[in-house]
Amino acid sequence: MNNSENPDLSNDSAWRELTAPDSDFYTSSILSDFGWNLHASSDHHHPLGSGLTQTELIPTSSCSSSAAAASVTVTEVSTISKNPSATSSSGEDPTENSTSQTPKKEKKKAQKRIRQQRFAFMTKSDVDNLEDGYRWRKYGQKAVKNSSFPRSYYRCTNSRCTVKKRVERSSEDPSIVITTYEGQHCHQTVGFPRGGIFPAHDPHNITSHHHLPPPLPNPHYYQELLHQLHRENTSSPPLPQSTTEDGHVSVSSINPSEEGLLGDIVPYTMRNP
DNA sequence: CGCTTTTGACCAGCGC
DNA sequence: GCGCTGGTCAAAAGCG
Repeated sequence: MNNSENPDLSNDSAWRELTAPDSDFYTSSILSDFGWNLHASSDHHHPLGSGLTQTELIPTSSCSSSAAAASVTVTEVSTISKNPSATSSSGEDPTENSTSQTPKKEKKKAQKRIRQQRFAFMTKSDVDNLEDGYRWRKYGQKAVKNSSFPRSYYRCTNSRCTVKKRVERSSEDPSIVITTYEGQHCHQTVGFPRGGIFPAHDPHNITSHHHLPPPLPNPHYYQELLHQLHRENTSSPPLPQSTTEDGHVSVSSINPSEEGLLGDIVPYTMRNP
């Protein structure tokens, strides 16, 4: 994959593989832990089909533009404040700030606002718009430079929720969907009214524990997430390495006690206050 | 009828 | 300053 096409994933950083064969599990785990319930259970139970094959957790702070990943990837993208005067609590849609006499230009000016924390998920899937438990309204689509696939822009349909997401396909591997979430939901999921239902007995479905959006992601939250992944990973027979059907090899070396992935996400000093 | 999607236009930011 | 690109708006069309 050419990450230079996606500014969010193009930083000079090392891609670290976190995982393991059971990607669906991690996909659900990671997304739900960030307040998202990705509908990504096992192949026969969800509309994503059998596309999900592998999972990765990638800290943008140390990403590289190297290897492509046939999998699900989670990337903390950025936390950029473009408007110092703005606050997260006032991060409403700019149109709400406009007055009745406000022309388009004024709206555009008001548009300068905080860019909230973003997370990018790379998901190998045939479905562009992955079901994540929330309802989205598409508000734009743009052709992306160096990519033959357009990028779609979605907003949460909840009027008080400012969360947005962008969905695009990797130009190098069209089977990979890059979903970038920005912001945090201020409400619970709406379930899967359009047909997606988690089987209650699905052993991979752990999202039921995470109906409430988590607090704003922070280093401690990453730590908890990774510890959780580690626990789940070690509760079953060891899976130090796996090879997916399409030849991608995933080596898991999750050890929260050592430098590694965690070190990329959470500075040592923050992990050991 | 209400909501969602489509799509062209507009604007801001950035690099040169 | 200029051109390019990403992000957003908003009217029109589509859909259930």
